[in-house]
Amino acid sequence: MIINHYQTCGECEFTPLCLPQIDQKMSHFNQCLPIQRQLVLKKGEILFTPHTPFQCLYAVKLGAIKTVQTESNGEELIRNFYFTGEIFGYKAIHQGEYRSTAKALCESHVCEINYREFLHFIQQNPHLQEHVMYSACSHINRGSYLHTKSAERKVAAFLLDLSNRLHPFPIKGVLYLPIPRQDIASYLRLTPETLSRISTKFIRNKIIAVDKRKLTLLKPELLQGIADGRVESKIEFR
Amino acid sequence: MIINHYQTCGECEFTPLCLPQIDQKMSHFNQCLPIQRQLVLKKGEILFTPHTPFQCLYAVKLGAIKTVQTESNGEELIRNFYFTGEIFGYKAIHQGEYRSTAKALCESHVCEINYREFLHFIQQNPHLQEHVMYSACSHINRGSYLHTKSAERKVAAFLLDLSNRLHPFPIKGVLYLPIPRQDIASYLRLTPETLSRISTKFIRNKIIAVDKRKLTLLKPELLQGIADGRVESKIEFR
DNA sequence: CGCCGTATTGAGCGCTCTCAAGCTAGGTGG
DNA sequence: CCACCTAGCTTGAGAGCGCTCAATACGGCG
Repeated sequence: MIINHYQTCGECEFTPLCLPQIDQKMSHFNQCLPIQRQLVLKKGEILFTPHTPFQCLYAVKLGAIKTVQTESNGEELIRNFYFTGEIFGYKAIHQGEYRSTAKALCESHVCEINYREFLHFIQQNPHLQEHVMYSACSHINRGSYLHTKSAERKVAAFLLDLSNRLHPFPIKGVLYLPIPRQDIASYLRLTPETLSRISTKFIRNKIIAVDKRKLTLLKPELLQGIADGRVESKIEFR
Repeated sequence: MIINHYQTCGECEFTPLCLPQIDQKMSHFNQCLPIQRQLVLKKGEILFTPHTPFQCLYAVKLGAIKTVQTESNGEELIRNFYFTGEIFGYKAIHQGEYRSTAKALCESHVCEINYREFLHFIQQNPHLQEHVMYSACSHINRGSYLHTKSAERKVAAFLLDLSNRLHPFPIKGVLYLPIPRQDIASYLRLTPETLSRISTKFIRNKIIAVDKRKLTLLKPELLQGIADGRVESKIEFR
């Protein structure tokens, strides 16, 4: 569903490009992004599919998007999650096409930014250009914790990653998971069973608390220690 | 060792920015990169260390560089390899500093490109700008095969990755490995023992041939099949 | 209440790690 | 020329972690 044309907002990584009044120091961002259109996706709706030629970057205005890639052996793997405020599609700049399927995890509002117009636009201001390079480079080595071997470290790192990226900012480490367990497991290259066992262990050790979709990080420092491999998650009682 | 100032060359990803005559279609790249200086590193010499403020991108003119990161638990992990023609340092644009140690795997020639000057330079030409975004985005999801669980798939994918990136282009799939086994193992998050066992298996199955540092890919298609998880590497005889 | 998809729990197996020993190549000194 | 040494690589046996497969529990919805 298309809401309108060329609307701008202040709700993504490019905010200073849209809302110069937010920060005096950002006052050089005095123009608005050439947003082609804003989309509203229902849960499960698809934004793009593999082998579609690259044309647009996308900004998540509100909601959560997952990208899924089907391996040549048929396996379906989650490649990435994108939450409110985040930009995605950079990888397709290099590849010339999208290689994954982008699907909404919940009702989501997404801005479609035409890359050609976008390039033209940012050329008008050196600071914009620098900002965009900065944003693009922030995607290098995203989720590098997936390289870790230990399932516990991966889960701990993922939870911390989530708490940093999920908006609105978690009050006392409280998050509402927009992602089903299966997708988290797939993203972390674990089985749902292993993920479940580790959550249970974290809960028993009072590191996190879980109530359906509501997740509370009770001891973020300890979680960081586990993620870094500095701390053993110890207790294995029942 | 500093060779000279503001020299340019045609031996990296930014080649068309330096050598417009290579391709008529690239004739808009009519200026030269503001290279601060060219360095020659002996084997084992260090280019930068963690916590150094970001200032420069680096282009490998010739040779091979590894980046090593010390985890907070003391473990030393290889983060990346960079070969002839490749650019590195993009990640530090976002982080504001280098987070790893860059070390030469063999005698290497490296161009140090001042990022401030570089930004200023590319602003003069929209096509350069696009090219640089393209280059930066090519680094997103580099080495995504590290996410794989199977050691065999990782090794197969790594060998193919190498054969695509090692210059001069391999004749009939022949490469000269500039990387010690231990570093390969660390990069792949495997032990040297596991890597060794898998190489042996590949050799027994006549998928590759190894003579010290000389590596021949005998069946690249099969290797691709293993990397993709489509093929079992079968035979386990002795 | 019954149904179905999602999540959890349990038992056994397999892959990769650990630790230890053996091997090879290259360098050194007698 | 050869014994010796060292570092890097390979090989072997046993242990542990995460996977597989199966059963059970939960939760939303008609």
